[in-house]
Amino acid sequence: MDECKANTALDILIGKWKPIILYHLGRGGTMRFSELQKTIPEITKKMLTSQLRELEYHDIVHREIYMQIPPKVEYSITEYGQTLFPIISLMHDWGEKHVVHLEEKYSNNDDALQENAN
Amino acid sequence: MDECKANTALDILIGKWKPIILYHLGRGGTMRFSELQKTIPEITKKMLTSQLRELEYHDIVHREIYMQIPPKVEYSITEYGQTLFPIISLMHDWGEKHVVHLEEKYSNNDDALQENAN
DNA sequence: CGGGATCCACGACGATACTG
DNA sequence: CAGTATCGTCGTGGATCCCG
Repeated sequence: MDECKANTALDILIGKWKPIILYHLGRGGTMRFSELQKTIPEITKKMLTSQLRELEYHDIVHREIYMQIPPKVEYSITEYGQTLFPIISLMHDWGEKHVVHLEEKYSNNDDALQENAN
Repeated sequence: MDECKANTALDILIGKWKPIILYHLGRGGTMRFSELQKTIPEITKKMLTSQLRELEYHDIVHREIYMQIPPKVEYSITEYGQTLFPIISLMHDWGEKHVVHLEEKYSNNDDALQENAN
């Protein structure tokens, strides 16, 4: 169990919207709650809130509250959160290659058999 | 959504037991079903089967069936599956460091404040 | 030995309405 | 604007028993 700390990182990344949120925060720098909502239209407020709270709990994102009316809250990636990006980047690259892999696998499998025959 | 292919890799890794299974298969090379069960005692047959099937479906592990009584089935990581290991390894390393990060965060936060004062 | 079939608990996810 | 509260759905994970 604890021989495999990969789960620790996995736990933090797991969540339907977390990678996308991190992706946009990584590009946009600091973003307001409503900005994130506009950028990811399909997400509900509840989900956006909960996912952000989890990321905040793990010290991946920072939540800056401006006490004013109307309220203003800004989210940004913490310095510590930056250390996750190499992983996300690797996963992203692998994901792209995986799509190609699937195409090769299901398009012309007879070709593959030919190669294996050698 | 499809701007973020990290989900593709994530989907394949997600599953309560997949990282542990991959970890052991990565070390043990080829392992029988019962070997995996012994190595991961808390897992049920159903879970071990389903998680292995998913990994097999994604071409991460290979399933070799020996037609005999009693049955014998061996699992191993495919060549393609090997390409996932850099990611898992990164996640593992990050996970270990994260534990330290948490300790620093919750053990002596006054020390942290001292440092920030400089 | 290596599963499959069934049933069930629980937590993630989501729709909707309300609020300081 | 940036949430919270409530309720409902659905899928993952798990316990248990059966099978070739």
